[in-house]
Amino acid sequence: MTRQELPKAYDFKSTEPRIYAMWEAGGFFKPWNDPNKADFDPNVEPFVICIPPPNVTGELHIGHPMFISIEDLMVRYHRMKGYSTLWVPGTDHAGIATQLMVERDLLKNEEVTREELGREEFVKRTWEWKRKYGSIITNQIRRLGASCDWSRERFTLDPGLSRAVREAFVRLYKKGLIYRGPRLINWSPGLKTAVSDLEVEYSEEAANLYYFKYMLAPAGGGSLDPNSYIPVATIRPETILGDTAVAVHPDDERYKKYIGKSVIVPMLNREIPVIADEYVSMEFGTGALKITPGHDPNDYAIAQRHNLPIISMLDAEAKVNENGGPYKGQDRFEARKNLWSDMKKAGLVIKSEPYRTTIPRSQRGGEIVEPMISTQWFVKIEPLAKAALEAVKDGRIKIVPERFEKTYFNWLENIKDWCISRQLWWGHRIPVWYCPDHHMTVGREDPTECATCGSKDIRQDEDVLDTWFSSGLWPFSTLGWPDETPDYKYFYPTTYMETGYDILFFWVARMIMMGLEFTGHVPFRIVYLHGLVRDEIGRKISKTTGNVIDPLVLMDEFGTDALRFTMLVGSTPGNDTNIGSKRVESNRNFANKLWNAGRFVINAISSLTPPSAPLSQAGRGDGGEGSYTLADSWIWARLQQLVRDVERLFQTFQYGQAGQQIYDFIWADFADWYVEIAKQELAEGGPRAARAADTLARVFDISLRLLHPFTPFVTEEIWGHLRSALRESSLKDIAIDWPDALIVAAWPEERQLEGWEADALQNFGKIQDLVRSIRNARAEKNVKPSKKLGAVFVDENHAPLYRNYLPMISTLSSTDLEQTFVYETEYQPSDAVTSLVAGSTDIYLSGIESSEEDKVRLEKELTEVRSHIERLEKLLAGDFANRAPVALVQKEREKLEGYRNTAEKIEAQLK
RNA sequence: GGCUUCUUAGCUCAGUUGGUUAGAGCAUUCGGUUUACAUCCGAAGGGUCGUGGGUUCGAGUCCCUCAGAAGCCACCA
Repeated sequence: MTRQELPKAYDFKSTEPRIYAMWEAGGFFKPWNDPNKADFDPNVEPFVICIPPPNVTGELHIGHPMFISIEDLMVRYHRMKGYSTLWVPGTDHAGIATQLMVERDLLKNEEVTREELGREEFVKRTWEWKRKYGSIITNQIRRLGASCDWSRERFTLDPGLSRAVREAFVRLYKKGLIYRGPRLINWSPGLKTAVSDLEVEYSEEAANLYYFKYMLAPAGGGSLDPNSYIPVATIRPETILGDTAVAVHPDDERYKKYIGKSVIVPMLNREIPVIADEYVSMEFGTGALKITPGHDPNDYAIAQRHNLPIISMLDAEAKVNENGGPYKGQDRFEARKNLWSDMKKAGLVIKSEPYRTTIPRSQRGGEIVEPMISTQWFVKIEPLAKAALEAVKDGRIKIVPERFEKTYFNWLENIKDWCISRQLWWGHRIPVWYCPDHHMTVGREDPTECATCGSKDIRQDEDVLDTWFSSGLWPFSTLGWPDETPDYKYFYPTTYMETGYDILFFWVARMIMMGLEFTGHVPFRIVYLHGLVRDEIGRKISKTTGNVIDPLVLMDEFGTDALRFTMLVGSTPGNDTNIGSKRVESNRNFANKLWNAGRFVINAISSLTPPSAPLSQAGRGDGGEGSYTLADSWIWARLQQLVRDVERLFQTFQYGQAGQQIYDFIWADFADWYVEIAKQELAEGGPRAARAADTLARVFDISLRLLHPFTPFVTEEIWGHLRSALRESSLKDIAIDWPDALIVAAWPEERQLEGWEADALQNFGKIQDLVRSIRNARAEKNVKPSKKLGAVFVDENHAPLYRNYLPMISTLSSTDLEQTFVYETEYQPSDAVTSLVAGSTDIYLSGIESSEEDKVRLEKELTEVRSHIERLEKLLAGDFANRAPVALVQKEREKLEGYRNTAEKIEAQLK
């Protein structure tokens, strides 16, 4: 393609799909060292990430671009560094979420419930749904540019992964770490399933605290004494139906006399004991606590201590069951209302008052979760947690940012057993079979008879496993475990785990526990946690707030690269990020800037005539024909500096900073300074043009490599054009060993700056000061751009100093300073009226009038300079001179000297 | 109740072994259609780095106090 064909604006819409298809077809997403192939080298170090699997029925939301951008950056960086890189993609069956979605869909389209459909048919339909919609999310992830190896895509319900789940369950069971039994669990009445502690969210809400009387049961069958009662307060009056005791503090003088006696449950007229337990707070409420062991965790604990009976008074839908007497069949809230009004009629009510309390709600449906006694499967978690704790404590796993290690420890140290059974149909069915005699058969293969009694009449457990049980195996189940596959042997343990801090407990901790338990290895070395994406003003993104940001819309409007760059830059690990379209837009502009810089470079290369003399390597310029200018040396040195900085920042996971620095380099240094200077050189033609084009090409190439992990599409596209242009030009040697695509091009190597590079940085800095001063003066003086100014450099005695700047200027180039920024350099004392002081630079401009404003400005400047002098004098007189590093002290001394000179000059001018 | 994070320019945020005059994007003002880019270029204004202390030659950065915001975990009915 020639340069004329490159459009003025970067067309991401047509470019992105084409580039992605090229990468995929080229096999660049696959590890180059494949353990399944003959030429495999086991000594090559792999770099492996497993994707946090999105829900198979999900669609792209703003959280996806965040983790895809970071992970793709990590993967692309390591791929370019030469690692055999594997990013395993896949999706999660997401039990509850998917089942709900399919149920809703069935109800809407066919007006049929899952119960009406039956389990087998429902699961069949869900698979159909998965086949139909499961590729939406993976295609959207492709659109984000994710360089995953799609040939290794996995789904948590795949046969292989299901086998892993079965293996894991059986091992834990045989080890005695899985048990089944009735326990108080969190029950979601709408979903009609148990959920784990983690799936319950607590929110502070307005409620009522109801005060009522527990009448004392008359001894020996006498009649009730209306003055003998224990006042009790509760938020959930309906639980009265399940009360089995009233507890008071043993030292409570008010109620001591009742301990051991009985009280009467309102409306049910059951007698229950009054017990003493130190758990009860004398200060709170009435100081007496009703005990509902069947529906409250604390009451349950007290009941266990006192051997109290446990009554369940709610059914699976949270309606009152047969234990609720007259309230049977009523919904829990209905029963609450009715019970209260009945008690009012019976004269048992004291009062009710508004009260704020924390309400447990289901993470999924949002409904109020009910603690209930239910027979469920649990993982005895302590031994696993202990190992997982150790792995982070001894550094086998490092969490970034480090502060989350504390959170992790805290959670694992206080962990409770994990309820893993769910009363759902979509998921891994629990691999346990029961015979009529209730013997359990647990096996890797589906059994045909009871292992204990041989009965052929066996039935599999109805429940499925918590989704997170299978996700916990993800880093190794995706690689073939429990089989010792080549992939598993080579790629496991994986390298990084990158995900949001919100699933540290749900997922990361469980992967660590299960990884250690089943494979004997940590599943990954580094856990990198990113923050949550919020809206422009920091609010949580939710449908109810109406602030949903659709990444697809942003990508349509500004391109994938712009969105990715926005995600990566300006965010720090573990901290939430606010995203608005403004930032994405400005990054779209950056992509376009890059594109146009590319067009300029390609143009420069293509219009080059062969040079008369060969070029030397980039290096210090001596001003001669075939060598490099100060500007060439400077941009090259700046680039080396950038490579070093980026490397350091990548090593310390500061991707945002790295991106920012690359951005600044490309826009401010390369485009705004170097390209402008190069224009002059290119216009000269001959060796100068060749030299400039050579620098443009080399610097731009390395810039693209550095930027590629951030904005893969646009960099790949331009780089391809650059390579073609170079290969057709007299500079073809530059691109001689470039590979077929930027995605597999070598990462720039960092090195120490050489002496000439440090000099170039310093000298060019002086030029920049100079030029900025001139621009500044022009702007302040409102000098028309067409008007040429004379510039003269003088010392304090107005002796021309131009000569002193000559070497610098001539190595910058013979043309750029004079032609681009200043037009004449003759000394014309009569015109030389404005002094510009910029650091150590003193120049006079001719052709503009001096004014009162100049005087004011100079005075202001003098005040500033004097304050610096004062500060530095004080500093150098103090302990600083003795204690601070010598180089630093020296630097400050030079600075002071500079300020003193400047002050003198300004003073002279003001006279 | 325990733990954590945040508070820097009008807005959104960077600022990682403590070391020049604290930066960016957006917004604002002024000036520019110089043939890579108006999705651009040049310039300017704008900050007691939440408060008060401490450590240090030196603090936006480290320690403590307080105030405000957010989050996680555990929760007294």
